[in-house]
Formats: sequence, C-alpha cells, structure tokens
Amino acid sequence: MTGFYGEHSKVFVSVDCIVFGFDNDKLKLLIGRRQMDPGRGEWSLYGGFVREDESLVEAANRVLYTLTGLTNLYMKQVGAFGAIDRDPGERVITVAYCALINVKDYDENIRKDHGVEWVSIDEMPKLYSDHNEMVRKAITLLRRRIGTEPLSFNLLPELFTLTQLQHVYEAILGEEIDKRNFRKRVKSLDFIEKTEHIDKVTSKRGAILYRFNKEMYGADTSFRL
Amino acid sequence: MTGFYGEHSKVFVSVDCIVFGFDNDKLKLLIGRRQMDPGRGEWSLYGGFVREDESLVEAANRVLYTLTGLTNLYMKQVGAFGAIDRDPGERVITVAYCALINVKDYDENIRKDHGVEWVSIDEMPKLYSDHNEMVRKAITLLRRRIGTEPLSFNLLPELFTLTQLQHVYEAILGEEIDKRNFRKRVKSLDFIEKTEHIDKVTSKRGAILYRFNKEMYGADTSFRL
DNA sequence: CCAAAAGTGTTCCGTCTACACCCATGG
DNA sequence: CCATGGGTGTAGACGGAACACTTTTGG
Repeated sequence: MTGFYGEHSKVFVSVDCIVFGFDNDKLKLLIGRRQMDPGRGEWSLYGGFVREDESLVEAANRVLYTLTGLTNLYMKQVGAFGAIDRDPGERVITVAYCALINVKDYDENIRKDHGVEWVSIDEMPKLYSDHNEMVRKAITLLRRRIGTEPLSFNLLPELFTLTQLQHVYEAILGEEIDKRNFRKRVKSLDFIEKTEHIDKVTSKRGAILYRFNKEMYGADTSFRL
Repeated sequence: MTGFYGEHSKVFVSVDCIVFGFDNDKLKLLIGRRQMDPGRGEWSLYGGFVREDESLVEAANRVLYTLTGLTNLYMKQVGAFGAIDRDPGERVITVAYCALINVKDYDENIRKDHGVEWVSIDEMPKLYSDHNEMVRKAITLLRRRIGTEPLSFNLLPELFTLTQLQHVYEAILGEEIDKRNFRKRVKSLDFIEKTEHIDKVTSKRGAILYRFNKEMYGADTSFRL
C-alpha cells in the first residue's frame, strides 16, 4: 500500500470538450468521427484521459490545445458524467468542458488533421455515448449565462459589427431579437465600444465595427443584455 | 491488459456532499471533524469514494443516506474538483453534490453518531482541502436557481407559513425582502397553496400554513419569485 | 393592555416591447 | 436605380420597489 486510500478503487477519468463556434449566422459544434475502439467511426466530442500530472482544467486545456492549436480559450466546466456503463468500453468518468472559439482563429489544416468538422447545432447527429446530453447541458449553460456574462465576444473576431453580435445572441438563444431594442441595450453598455473602423465586407453601406473592452467590463458589475 | 484503455492511468474519485438545512431563520451547513488521515480533526464536508458498481449520483445518494438516513433528497451536482494536490494524501478527483434537507427530518442520534453539526453559513470555519470553495460554489448555485426553481420547499416541513418561506429566501439570498411584495408574488403562484391549518407556535395570532403542490408546479412552467 | 407576529394595497418609476422608415453604397 | 444591409425613436404595457397601518391574541 503506497498511500492513504489504498483500499478504494480507482477509475479512468477523462475530459470531453464541447467546442462551439459561430459561422454563417449559426452556432456550430466541433465534432469528429471517433478514431478508436469501442465506438470507432461514431460521431463524437473530442476528449482525452486525465494524466497523473495534470489537473482537470489543465487536461481540458491540453486537449483543447491539441485539437485547435489555441490557448487561453474561454472555457467553463459543464459537469461530471458518471453513469456506470456510459462508456461501452470500460468504466470512465468524464468531466465535460465547454469552450467558445472564433472559427476564423482555427487553422483549417489543424482541423482537418484531427478529422473534425463544424456542424450546426440544429443538425446535430447522434453522438457517441452520452455526448448528446453533454452538448444539451452546455447549451443550457450558455443560454443561462449569456445575459449576465460577456460570452459572445469569444465567438467573434476582435472587431465586430452590431449585426454580427446580434446574430450571436440569436443563435445561442434560438430566437429572433428586435434590432432596435438590441442596439439600444448595447449602447447602454460602456464596455462595448465603437471603433473608427468600418466593415465593408458584408454591406455596401458599411457598418461600424465595435470592440469588447475588457477593462471597462471589469469596472461595471453584472449587466443585462 | 483487460480492457480498451489500459495504457492510461486511473485515479481515485470521491463525492462530497454539501448539505444545507434551515433552522432558526438561518441557512445551515452540515460539517464534521474529519475522522481519517490525512487531515484528521479538521472541519470537513462529508464524503466517500465512488465504488466500481455505482454511478456518481448513486454514490452521492449512498453517502447522503449513510449520513442522514434519508432518501429522495433534493440534490444537484455542483461540479468536479480536480487540482492535482487538492487532497493532501493522494490524488483524488471529487465531484461535489449539494443537498437540501429539512432539519426536522434529520434524526439527532444519527447526526451525533456521525459527529456532524449544523453551522451557520456566516460562521463557517476553514474546511479541509478545497471544501470551502465547494460550499461557495454551491451557495452561488442556490442563489442563481432559487428564483427559477422550487428549491426552498426542501428546506421546510410540508406545511409552512409565508413568513418561514420568506426567511428561507432571505437566508439564501443574504438580503431582506419586503413582506408585502413577497406575499404578492407568492399569491400569484398557484402551486403554493393555502391549507386549512393554522400555525400557533410562532405567533399568538396564528398564521395560515401553506403547502407546495408538486403537480401544480409541473403544470406552470418557469416562475419568478 | 401591550408586545409580537400576521396580514393587507397603492403609487411610482424604470424597463421591456412593439413597431416602420430613411440612409448609403456597390453593382 | 435598385437591392442590400445599416441605422434610428417613441409610446404603451408591464413588472418591480417603496412604503405604513390594522388585526389578533397570549401573557
């Protein structure tokens, strides 16, 4: 016996990453075909086992980095999943983490190397094991938090138009929002600041680009959008 | 190699229970002196290791039943905690569950047998390992949910007065609530129903006892209090 | 008769909602 | 010149917050 808890049994622990992106006015999820047994070939979230020398958060960040080449991503724990037979192979308890990334920051080659794809959340296939449940829970979490936490900016480039921002809200909440009311609320938030730049890509007239000011946000506590 | 994931390492997984009660107009937490090494004698949540033949939820329910003799308790997962050295003994990943119980249902003898006590959440001592963080997170979770989920009834006897109910809200939210506004809102909820019974214990005049009607609640979706 | 808790309505203010038209420009 | 997306204001409804006095009865 090497330690204090020798009489108890150990179990595999993994982390699974629910990676959301935003593209073409839709909320997208990053999934791939599972490349190992059991369940080889099924659609699945990307995950990995927790190593002895890393915390859960570190494991999740490592897996995310492996998958995307990106660090310092917005990430939140969704919860632990521990049904006995949730994994058809052996018993594995998993902790799901939800990450938000800007699709444009994600190198297409890295994506292809991992054999993962962006699928629209309203066209989600059946996923491996209990992964669908994790995704559902992650979406619920996003919906609950988007009104009180500045999530949306993680899905957008640094500079964005108000229309883009509105579309992020609509994609997450799954409902349409009145343009004038939305812009009125945004205007009342001092941490969404107008820049001098104009986007001429999506409209002929051009739209003012805005930026999320992190410092400003730190100042004002708990907003509503 | 007996299975699919043999090359990966396993880890101890435990569940820790954050048990809240309500007594003397205060939100209370159930903690005890840790009875094993390491950390023997420190204030701690009550927990246990997850066995091979039970899910996380089952483990949490077993631990709760062992501790309280009660089943079918209101219980929610708070989250997984997985810092490498969070436990001073060996590496243990733990999943925290928060439960709400009616103090009166808890047999004092069972309580004493386990050497646990109710402490007011504003007099909480330093707890073992990262248990304080778990409690903080559980309270945040309660505060967030109490407005949208019928939590409070789990902390009260089946019949309760409106003043008691209000005190539960005040204890959880940590702020005073206007009596008239509170009662106005309660009256608008059809799943909190008046009974014919009168409580003469806490007031000379007597107060009408109410009951939470679970069926009614199922009907109306998502309230606000 | 008085202390202690129960019970009860109204007004005000701020916030959310609904709603329609003009603007600038590239093709 | 027209199609496309950008940008703007107001009025009414609704919900939340503030606020004080009367009732009952046990001791």
